[in-house]
Amino acid sequence: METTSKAKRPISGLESHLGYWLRRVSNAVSGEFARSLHARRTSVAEWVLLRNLYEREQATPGELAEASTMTRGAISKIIDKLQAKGWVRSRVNPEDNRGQLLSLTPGGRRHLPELAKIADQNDEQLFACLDAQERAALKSLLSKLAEHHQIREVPVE
Amino acid sequence: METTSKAKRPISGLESHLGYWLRRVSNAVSGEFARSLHARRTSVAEWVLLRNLYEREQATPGELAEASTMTRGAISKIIDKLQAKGWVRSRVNPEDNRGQLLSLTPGGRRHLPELAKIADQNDEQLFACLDAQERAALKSLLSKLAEHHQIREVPVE
DNA sequence: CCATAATAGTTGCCATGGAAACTACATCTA
DNA sequence: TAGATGTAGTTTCCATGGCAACTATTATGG
Repeated sequence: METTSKAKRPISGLESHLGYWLRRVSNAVSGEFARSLHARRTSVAEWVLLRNLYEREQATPGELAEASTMTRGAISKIIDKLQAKGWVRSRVNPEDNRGQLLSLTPGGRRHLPELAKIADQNDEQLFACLDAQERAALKSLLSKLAEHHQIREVPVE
Repeated sequence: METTSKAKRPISGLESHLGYWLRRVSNAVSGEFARSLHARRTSVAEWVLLRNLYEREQATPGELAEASTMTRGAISKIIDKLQAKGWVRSRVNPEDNRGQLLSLTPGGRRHLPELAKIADQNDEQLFACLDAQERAALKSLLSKLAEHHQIREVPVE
């Protein structure tokens, strides 16, 4: 009987919020992952884009922004870095000179397995304390949330 | 049979990583929360510190850093802002002139319920698509992870 | 006691990423 | 077809937060 009584405990515990736990754990996990990738001079965001490009074979910055929940501005900067590394190539869309078509270079493609291995190992290590069933449950819950939040582009009052 | 065969699919799907989902959902949730708090000129980090101070009645910056998984530098800056708003007061620890004792001002204390309400509403809204059981499961999984990662301050190679 | 080490907090520098202004091109309409 | 509108990306500015250097104080030990 200490959940949400109005008069007596108007301030609910910080730890009662799921968002708090989510943020906390996510920060720790992403931080750890970032540290691992850092040895290969790669950021988490770069990895996400590389991985997306590998899957799609070809993509526009806009599509990547859409897929990775980042702004176009951010994507633009990350693509710059990936091009500087020679991992990604960009050519103007022949059918629309405004747009670009991005793709992995052979060099970029060669690096993927190594990075993928780091990603796998890291995910494995970070979630090692959960058994298979727990992991499945977690993934399912997160997917559900992700799906929901994709749809609602909440204007908030 | 497409989980982790070595030779043929060395690149596992981005979405197969729990860390990916975690990061994605957490970003969305924290972002949404930040947007809500913004109307009261408050950041998520500030809210977390305020909430901690409310709970502890008195705390040092170091303790807050410990409790919130942020560095002392970051805490220092956030405390500055909270002091500028007149929500937090700091006095030198009489038993150790290096240290500070932080506490809420009456004004800061008065603001808490309003912010708490925003936090509650937001958490409620963001996790509305999960039923009670799902929320409990999510919280339990996240706590488990948080606990685990508190312990291991992994040096990583 | 003084010198050295440890501890608490602050600050400067840096990288990241969002928001919005801006450029360039395309499309639509009058 | 010129002008308005829309769209793709880029860039500038800003806030955040980590890291590491720095200051101030306290503890240690020779």
